[in-house]
Amino acid sequence: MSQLYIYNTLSRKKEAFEPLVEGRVGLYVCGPTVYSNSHLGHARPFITFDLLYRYLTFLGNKVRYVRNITDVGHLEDEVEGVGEDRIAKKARLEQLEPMEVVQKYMNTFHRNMDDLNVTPPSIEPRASGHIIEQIQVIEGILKNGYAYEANGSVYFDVEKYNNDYKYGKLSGRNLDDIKTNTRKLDGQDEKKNSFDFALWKKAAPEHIMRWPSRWSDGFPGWHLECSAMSTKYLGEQFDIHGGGMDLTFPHHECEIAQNTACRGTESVRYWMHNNMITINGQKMARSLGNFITLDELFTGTHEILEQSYSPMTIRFFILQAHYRSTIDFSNEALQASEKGLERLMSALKTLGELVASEASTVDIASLKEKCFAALSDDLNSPIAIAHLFDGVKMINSIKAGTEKISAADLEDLKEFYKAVVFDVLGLKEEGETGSGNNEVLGGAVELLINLRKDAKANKDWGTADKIRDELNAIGIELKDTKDGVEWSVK
RNA sequence: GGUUCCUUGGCCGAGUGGCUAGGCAGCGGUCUGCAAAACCGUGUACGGCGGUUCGACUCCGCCAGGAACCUCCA
Repeated sequence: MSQLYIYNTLSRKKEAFEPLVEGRVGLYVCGPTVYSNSHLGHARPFITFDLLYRYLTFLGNKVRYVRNITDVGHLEDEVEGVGEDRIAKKARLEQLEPMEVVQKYMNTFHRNMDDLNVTPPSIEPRASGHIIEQIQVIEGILKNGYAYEANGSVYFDVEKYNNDYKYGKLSGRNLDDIKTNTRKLDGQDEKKNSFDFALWKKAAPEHIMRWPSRWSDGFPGWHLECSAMSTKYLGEQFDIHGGGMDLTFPHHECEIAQNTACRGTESVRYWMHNNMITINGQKMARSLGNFITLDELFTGTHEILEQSYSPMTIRFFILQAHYRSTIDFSNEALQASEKGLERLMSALKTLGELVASEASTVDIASLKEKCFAALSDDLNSPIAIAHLFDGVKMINSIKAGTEKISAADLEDLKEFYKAVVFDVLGLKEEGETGSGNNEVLGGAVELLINLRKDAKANKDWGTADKIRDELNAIGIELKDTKDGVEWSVK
């Protein structure tokens, strides 16, 4: 199998991927902040890194995949003193316990991920369950002199850190630029510099989520959880850290700074970032209010949706673009994906029915090689899918008799499609098919097909068409092929 | 304002210094009672202006338009 190359944000280049320990990969991905329903934009990183997880596994690696749940410490507004914990704010609005809010949206998130056939991570740690670990990181940073306490809060001393290490290496900034471009905000008197970030925040009296510490009753800064939890579960150095591009700065930059300030070494070897999903050319974001939730997509209940889109259509839509490119949402694009996916899936069914010949006129080895080469080239799923469609044409041609395939090649092709479509791309069958498990429905449809057959034999086209059209109206599609009638539930 | 990036045919979306991306839609044909599906064939392209080069959609510069980050964000 070809060598895997991945684009490393740190070097801004594609690099050959070599895990720290051969055959084992440590992968950390920033998970959701569970304070409202997940939208289409959120689906992208989890599908992207699910593809990575699946492909690494397929290549024979044992992958420990850690994806956190942010359930504390994530400020609504960075304006200090005014900032309010997102979870706590939502809790007040909905009159729920903070952990009730967390549970509610975490459940929805898990259901959505399950619908999208996203593999659950090996470990899904929650920030609120790792306060002690986070405090330990703060102690380490304080001990090394890269943080200071002010008024019960602890801040990271970016300037001091930058003198010894380089702050901004991931996002390609330098501190001088940040200095001249950072807005001056009120209520930051505690900080030495406006670009310093909180490691521990003293909680205001009305703040519900709070933990004791030697500095104050308070809560940890947002950037800290990923540092603490990735170290705990993957070690002081690990292979891949992923997340959305919008997290590059400041979140991931701060994570690097925290780890380096605490231990003197960096922890992540490959940083990977997926691009955004846009709508009308603009990033889909909760704060911009231009989002469509996954549940709305699945049910078609958002006003700009012309129809509902199944989870696999969404997954396929996302996989049809490279993860580092933006994808623009539109009904037209989603409909194209839906049809394309249908074509791919029906070819898979056809593949199962192919009959082998003496020798092949098709080149399976080359198809496989090109497809895996694409996946190994920084997860180029759109190219891999393009090759899969070349294979669809091949499969249909074999069925039509214009191409032939040997028994050995046929087995090879079946195995290949199963591996790539189901195991690596993570697509799955949706809906019933004629050969499905609903025997009652199947029997009824067979009965109607036979009635229609009789009508056709009598050249009673009116009855024949009526059966076909009315079945179609209730969602059952008939196709007359030369081998007989095929039917499927749409 | 700073940093980074993008601009591909009707739509989505890859990629490359010279060789068909792919999907959806369209068109012509085969098949069919009709339709659908399938098969065969087929058109349309690289924002603008310069430069480098034997040759640029691909490299460089300028311009125009757009985006992301710089504050929470997947």
